[in-house]
Amino acid sequence: MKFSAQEEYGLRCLLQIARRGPGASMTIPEISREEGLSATHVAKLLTILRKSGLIRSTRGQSGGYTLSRAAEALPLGEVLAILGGRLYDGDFCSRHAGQFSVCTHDVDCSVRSLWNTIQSAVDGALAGMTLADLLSGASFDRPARAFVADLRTVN
Amino acid sequence: MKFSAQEEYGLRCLLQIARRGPGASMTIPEISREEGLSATHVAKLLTILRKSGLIRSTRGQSGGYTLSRAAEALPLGEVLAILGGRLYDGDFCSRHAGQFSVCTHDVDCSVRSLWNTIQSAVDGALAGMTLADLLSGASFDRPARAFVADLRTVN
DNA sequence: CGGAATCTTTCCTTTTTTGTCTAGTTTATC
DNA sequence: GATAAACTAGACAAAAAAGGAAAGATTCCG
Repeated sequence: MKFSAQEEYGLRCLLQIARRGPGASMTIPEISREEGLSATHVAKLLTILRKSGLIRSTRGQSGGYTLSRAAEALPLGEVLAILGGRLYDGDFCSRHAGQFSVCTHDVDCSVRSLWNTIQSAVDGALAGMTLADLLSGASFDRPARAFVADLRTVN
Repeated sequence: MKFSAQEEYGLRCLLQIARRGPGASMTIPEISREEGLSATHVAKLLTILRKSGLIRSTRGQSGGYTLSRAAEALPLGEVLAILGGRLYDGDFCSRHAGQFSVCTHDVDCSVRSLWNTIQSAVDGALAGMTLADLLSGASFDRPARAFVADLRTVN
């Protein structure tokens, strides 16, 4: 269970654009300088973000990239799903069937339900979070934990 | 963010051994048949599990693998860390420094704190779970999701 | 002892993921 | 228009992960 490089660098690029403020734009060379990534690498990442609709591009000499929605309207769960996919998706079992055509554990699969549990935990932690939450500079190591803790006490 | 093949198949193999009951052992060919994986593939996975101390091996004709502790004493968090590593560990930043020697965001890194939040959510979901919980056949898709939903309604 | 069944180790091939390169296309500015 | 600065697209190369093969080591059992 790892974060992919694409998630790490893609999110950083998106964040650079967002930091410019609402409506502002940023070019590939600028992002490249800020993040210490090659321009071609940044270009590839931005292409993914653009094709998925998170950012918009303008061509030409005064071109660049801008967020297609306000940072407050970009859910982090969506951003991460685009950059790195879901932990556990519908195809997962068919990709892990071994030599059989259908996974041996097709019914009553305890591993699958574990993956679901973990996926739900991640979804829960991400629920309501947007790109704007990463801009404030506030670290939220604590909140997420506290959130879970609070719920506990209520029950 | 994906589960690795090693996590999926390694956990399944471990589970096969555990299903035999306390102290019982299982051979590579047996696991291979049950899971539909090649014997060499199973052998490689079991070697990882053995070197990490989760299982013990006996060589020779009546050999095989047994759990080195009772299933109740094998925390799933530990098992997954061995098979797939941690989502966010101490080396993470140094592996993603781009062309710089130190990550540009070394101080005040909002991305890093997001990764920490997600890691904590996973740790929280896994807390207290052991291999035995996967044996009972009880699915726990529901608890985690319902848990989050309940908390929401309270707030 | 000798053979069969088992685990162990090392190396190799294939596939996926990462990242680079190069040749375009578009647009502002002079 | 010509040039420069920008984005775009697709093929390519390098690295990591996944999986396979083969030869060796250990133990049981007749």
